[in-house]
Amino acid sequence: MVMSVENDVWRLLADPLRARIVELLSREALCTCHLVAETGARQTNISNHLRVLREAGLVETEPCGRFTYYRLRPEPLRELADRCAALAEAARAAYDDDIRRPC
Amino acid sequence: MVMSVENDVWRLLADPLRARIVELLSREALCTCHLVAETGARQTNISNHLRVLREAGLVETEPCGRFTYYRLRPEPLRELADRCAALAEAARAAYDDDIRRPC
DNA sequence: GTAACGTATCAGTCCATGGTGATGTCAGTC
DNA sequence: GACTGACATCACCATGGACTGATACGTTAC
Repeated sequence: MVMSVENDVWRLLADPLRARIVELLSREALCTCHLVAETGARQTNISNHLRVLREAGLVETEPCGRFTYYRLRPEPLRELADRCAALAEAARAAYDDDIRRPC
Repeated sequence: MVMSVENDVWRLLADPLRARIVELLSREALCTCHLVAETGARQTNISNHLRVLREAGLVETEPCGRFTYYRLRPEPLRELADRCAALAEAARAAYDDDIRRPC
C-alpha cells in the first residue's frame, strides 16, 4: 500500500498556488502578508489555502501580535518523500526486470 | 525552484484512481484489462487516465496482440522523489533552526 | 466470412474546488 | 475611545476535469 493517507498530501501539492506556498515555507517561516507579497495572490485566497494546509496538518501556526507565522511541518513531507522514493524504486525494479502479468 | 515541470506529475498523482493505477504499475507491467479488473473502474475511464499518463510521459505502451501492456517509466518518478526529498530536507532545516522572515 | 474481445476516442454531464467579494475579528496605534 | 492593519470566515460563482455512454478500430477465434 503505497498510497493511503498520503493521497491527501498529493492532492494538496497538486494545486500550483499551494505548491508555491509550500515551497516558500520550506525555506523559512512566513506570515500571511509575506505570502501575499511573494505570490501576488489575494489575501483571502492565501488565507483559504493556508486553512486547508493547516487542517491537513501540513503547516503550524504561531500567532505573533497581529501577525500569524506559518511554519511547514517536516514530518508529513518526510513521509511523503519516503513513500515516493519507495514507489520510484519499485518502478525501477519492475522496469529493469521487465516484470509483467500474463493475460 | 523546487516545483517546475514536476507540478504536472504532482497533479497526475493527485487523482485517487490515477494514483492507484501508478501504484499497480509500479510492481509489474499490466494491460488495460488487468487495471479494469483490479480497480473496478470502467474500461473507458481507465483508458482515459492511461492516455493522460501516457501523454505526460509517465507510462510506456507496448502493444501485444490485441492487448496493450502499460509500463511505468522510472525516471519521472525518480526525479519527483528527489525533489520531494529536497523539499523535506529544506523543511526540516528551516523547522529545526527556526528560520523566519521578520515582518 | 462473422462474432467476440480488448482497447481507444469522442462528446456530454456533473461535481469538486479554486478564486473572489463582503464582512467580521482581534491587535496595535493614535 | 476611534481607526488602521493583519488575518479569518463565509457565500457565491465559474471552471476544470473525472466519469460515463456510444461508438469505432484492430485482433483473434470460430
